[in-house]
Amino acid sequence: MSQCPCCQSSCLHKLCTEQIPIFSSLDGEEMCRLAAIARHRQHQKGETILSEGEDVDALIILSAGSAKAYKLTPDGREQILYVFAQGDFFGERNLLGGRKSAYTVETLGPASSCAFGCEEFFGLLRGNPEIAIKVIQELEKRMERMEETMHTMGVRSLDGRVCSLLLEFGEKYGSETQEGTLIHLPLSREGMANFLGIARETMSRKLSQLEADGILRPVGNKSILLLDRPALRLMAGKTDS
Amino acid sequence: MSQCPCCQSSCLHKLCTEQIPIFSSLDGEEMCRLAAIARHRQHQKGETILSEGEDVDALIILSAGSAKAYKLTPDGREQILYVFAQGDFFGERNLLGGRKSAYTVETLGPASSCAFGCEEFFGLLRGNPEIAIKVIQELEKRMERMEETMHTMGVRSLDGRVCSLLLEFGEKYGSETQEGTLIHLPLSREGMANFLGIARETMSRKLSQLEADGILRPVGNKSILLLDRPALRLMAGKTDS
DNA sequence: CGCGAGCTTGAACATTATCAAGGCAAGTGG
DNA sequence: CCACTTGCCTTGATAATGTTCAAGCTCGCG
Repeated sequence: MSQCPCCQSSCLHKLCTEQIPIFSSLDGEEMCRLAAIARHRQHQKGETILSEGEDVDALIILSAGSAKAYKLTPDGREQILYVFAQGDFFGERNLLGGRKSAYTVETLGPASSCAFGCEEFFGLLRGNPEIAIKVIQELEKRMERMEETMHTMGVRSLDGRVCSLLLEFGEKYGSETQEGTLIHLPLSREGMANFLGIARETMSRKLSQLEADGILRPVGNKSILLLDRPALRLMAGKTDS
Repeated sequence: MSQCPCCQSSCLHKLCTEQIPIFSSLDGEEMCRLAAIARHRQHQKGETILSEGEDVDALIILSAGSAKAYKLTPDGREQILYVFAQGDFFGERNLLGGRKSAYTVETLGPASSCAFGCEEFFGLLRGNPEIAIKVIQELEKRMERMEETMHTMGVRSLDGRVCSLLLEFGEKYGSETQEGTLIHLPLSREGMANFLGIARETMSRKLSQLEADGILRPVGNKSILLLDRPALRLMAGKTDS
């Protein structure tokens, strides 16, 4: 790999292509060539990578860090659609359809991204059906995530929605400890509220209530320890009383 | 086209491939070959084409009619995720990921479908990158629809959500008349309520209220005449009072 | 250590779900 | 052709739930 023509010094940008599922079928050299044509950027916390309505002719991949994607609701709130993690991509819509971005993407912490121009990516797809299939698979995964989210949002009781969210975060951002699952939250209380489409205060109240029930324990403001997963499941699921 | 080997008698099933965007790059003969390997089915109203959790190894295309896709919520309600129209496809997830269906698809009226087995479709993708690109584009469209839906569902005021839904239906199922836009509703009141995740009664009330405001007029139970689109837009958007 | 952003809590208010009782319309069978 | 029946829709009253506004608190950062 170190003999690759594009990275004689440090192979910095290969990181971005290597860790991305949609390019996993490429061999080392192709990956390197690809990385060479990408535009790499570093981001600070709270930086906007892409704005709703903006014209973008690139596919952007989050090579490190996390970000939220949201649309503004008429009343000025942020409706969060996705929480992106390393390896997720976006902006591809514009690339294929020539349309404008449907949402804003803002980093949740330090992050880095790499972007591929329209032509490059298009050529890549035509030449490598395998990549196209990978892209389809990734899109399917994302759709499934979103369907799951919609399902969650359709639940009438807010308790149910909150619990579902916690379980979901637990799977993605949680680590097992002796006491339970420790979640390092990607979103603030306000962010979570915006994800579920509820008021920030309500989110606080629900969490307090869950703490009172002994189901979880906040650890600082950015983490939560899930003490009783089964009870959470129950509330997310069968119980709507 | 009539010289195509597969349809010497009536070219019935070619209808299905010809009207489907993802196959639009194929020429007549390819299309015909494709149609020949598809499994064609007719459906009555209320028939279940696909069940949540079911194993399906096929891509199913709705060649005529409409259908709803839903998941059951823990409390037994149907959370509708999509309303499919002619040309929409589903089941592809299982095909690529080997996973189970995430939702149930049920026809809303008489309909017909055609299904392609896993291998056939896979081969098709590998051989025709254009089809893969078309599939990606279609998936992107669907994602955009869903993002729009989530955006709608995130709106706090129900009035806003109801109005958004009506506008959306207006674009898809409406026809312009002298008095306004006449929508032939694909869903019942209950269906619409399930789409928005609210109670059937609430849906009724909201519609009555909109009628009282002179914004719309129900025509029978299955159609609605939108009299004042601008007012609807306002309620869907800026007004949350 | 002090400041500010973000979080929590309380109380009044607004909205929606739920339960219950009809109503309307389409389809069925006499 | 009419009465009947069934499914779906509407409306009302009440209880449950969430929002909003306002105040005070805590954590985390400089």
